[in-house]
Amino acid sequence: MDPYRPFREAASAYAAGMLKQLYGVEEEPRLETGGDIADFTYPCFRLAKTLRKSPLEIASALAGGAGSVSGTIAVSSKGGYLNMSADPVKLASSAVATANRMGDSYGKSVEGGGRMLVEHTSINPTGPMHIGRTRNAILGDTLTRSLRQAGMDISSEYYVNDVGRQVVVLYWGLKRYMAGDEGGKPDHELVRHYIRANQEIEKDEGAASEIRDIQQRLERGDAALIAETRKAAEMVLAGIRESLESINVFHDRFVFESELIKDGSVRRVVERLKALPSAAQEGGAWYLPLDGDREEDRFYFTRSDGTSLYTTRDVAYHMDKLSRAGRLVDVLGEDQKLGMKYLVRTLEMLGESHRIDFLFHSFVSLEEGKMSTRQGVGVLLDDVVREAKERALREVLSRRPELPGEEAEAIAAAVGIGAVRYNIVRLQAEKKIIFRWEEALNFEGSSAPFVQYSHARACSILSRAGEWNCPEPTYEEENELRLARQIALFPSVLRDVAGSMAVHRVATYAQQVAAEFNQFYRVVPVLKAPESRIGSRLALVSASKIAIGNALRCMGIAAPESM
RNA sequence: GGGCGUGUGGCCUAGUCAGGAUAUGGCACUUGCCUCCUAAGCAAGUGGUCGAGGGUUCGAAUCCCUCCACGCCCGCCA
Repeated sequence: MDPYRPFREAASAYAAGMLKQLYGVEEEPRLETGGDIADFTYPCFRLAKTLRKSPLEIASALAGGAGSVSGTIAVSSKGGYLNMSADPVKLASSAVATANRMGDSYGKSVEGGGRMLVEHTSINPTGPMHIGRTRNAILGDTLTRSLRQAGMDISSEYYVNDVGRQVVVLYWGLKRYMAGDEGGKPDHELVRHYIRANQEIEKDEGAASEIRDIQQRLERGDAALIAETRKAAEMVLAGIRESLESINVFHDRFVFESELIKDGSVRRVVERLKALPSAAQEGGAWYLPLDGDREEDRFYFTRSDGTSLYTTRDVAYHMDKLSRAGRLVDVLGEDQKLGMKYLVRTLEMLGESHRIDFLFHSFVSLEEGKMSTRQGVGVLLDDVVREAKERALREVLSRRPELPGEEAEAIAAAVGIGAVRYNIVRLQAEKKIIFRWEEALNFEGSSAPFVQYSHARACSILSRAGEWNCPEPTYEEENELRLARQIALFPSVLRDVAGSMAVHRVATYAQQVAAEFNQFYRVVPVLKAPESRIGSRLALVSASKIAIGNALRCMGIAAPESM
């Protein structure tokens, strides 16, 4: 249910009708959003050229005289624009009623569309997550939550690499250096052996060849060995999952790469690729020429020893995913772009119909440079979370020293984790991020606590109000109308995210509703309003709480009732 | 060398896909506002050649070209 929809349709119908009636122009007018000036606007400049009339004249004629009202939309013209706005009073009533009726599900406005599958995080389980990898998880989890809120049938997956070279190195390192159960969080503990193994392999050719040998045995389907490397991967993965859950990132399913080898699907894909007319060999290694015959555009899908490569196995995984969902989204670092181009091209050559969207993101770096699990360089997610919670707790205690410890800690967790997630998700995925503690732990201005605070304020009013009921809310004040209009925008924001994968827009939106609510809160009394206005205003506060709370939940950020 | 991406006040950033009406917020800085539903807030102010230069257009942060800076990729690694 999108409160804007009937108004958008009315505006479109009005513009189309007037265009036809006055100028005989038959077109579906593409309406733009007019910012603060109008909800929908039709610029008349293009038409001015073909009609050889002034745009001002046309706009004014289309408006049929300034200030005319056509049913549910207000029509006017200015400077060559035909401006149409949803009657703000009607829109406000409708938006507030819709939000209150739908509650947690407010935001839903799409039906059907089939099953959808988002793959995200999927980091190699060789060590603890650093804040760079976390960006992927936050984007993917926010996307999943947002599309689900929009009404789509979506589930999320983590593709666990448990047979690739890096995990083999981990396995090799654990076997060699691990002394029984060492306690501690497994990802933090075991990564030491992984780092040490990498150093050893670099200087010892014998070790390097052991690694290659293990990889070959895995590929041949050595069940016992697969079970062992998988176990190594799972140990580290347990720690990673703990970290993910600490920031509210969840996956519906974990798919292990080794399963695709065991069930033969990798082998079948290799056979199908070899059978393609353009498949060729170079020194025993198979490849597909993807862009003419240039050597740099060859997609090698086997090594000369016959073993498959990462992208080959990823083709098998994508075919598996496509058998389970009509639409896929992959959330990946920008370094994967070329590989994914090969993957998509390969699926096409195999005649696999697909619908895959990619959400690529740039990296998070430190002021001193790149992060690397292998070299043990980077800011770890667990450290960021701990620091965020600690700092948030100090803030909570300084503001509300009387609060019981448990409650203070719960608020601090919501604020701290929210701040971390928000500061990553608020940025366009294409922008590189330089991690700075003071930004990641920002609690004011454009931040999670800002949004959470407005939610808590709304909750505070509602809890003081007690029982109330307002079947037909009405609004007239500027602040009320602006706030209600912002609430009405939520479903279209989610549809936009579903179409563009631009998850940062959820954050931008949350910031905007919260800002609007804070202004309303200062200027417009609710509980001390005139008797006749209290019901409508409580309904507006309640609708605000719903819109803000749902937006926060889309970002995996808790919406505390009190702060 | 080739490809992909990014460049918006001192700093971070929205807007770029679908060109349009005074370029969005925040941080920092200056100044007001807590006998009033939580000041993690609100109001006001200082600060901009939208990387540079061409072009298209009635109109360009937005589209096209050239250049510059930065990130990423160009493995029989993942």
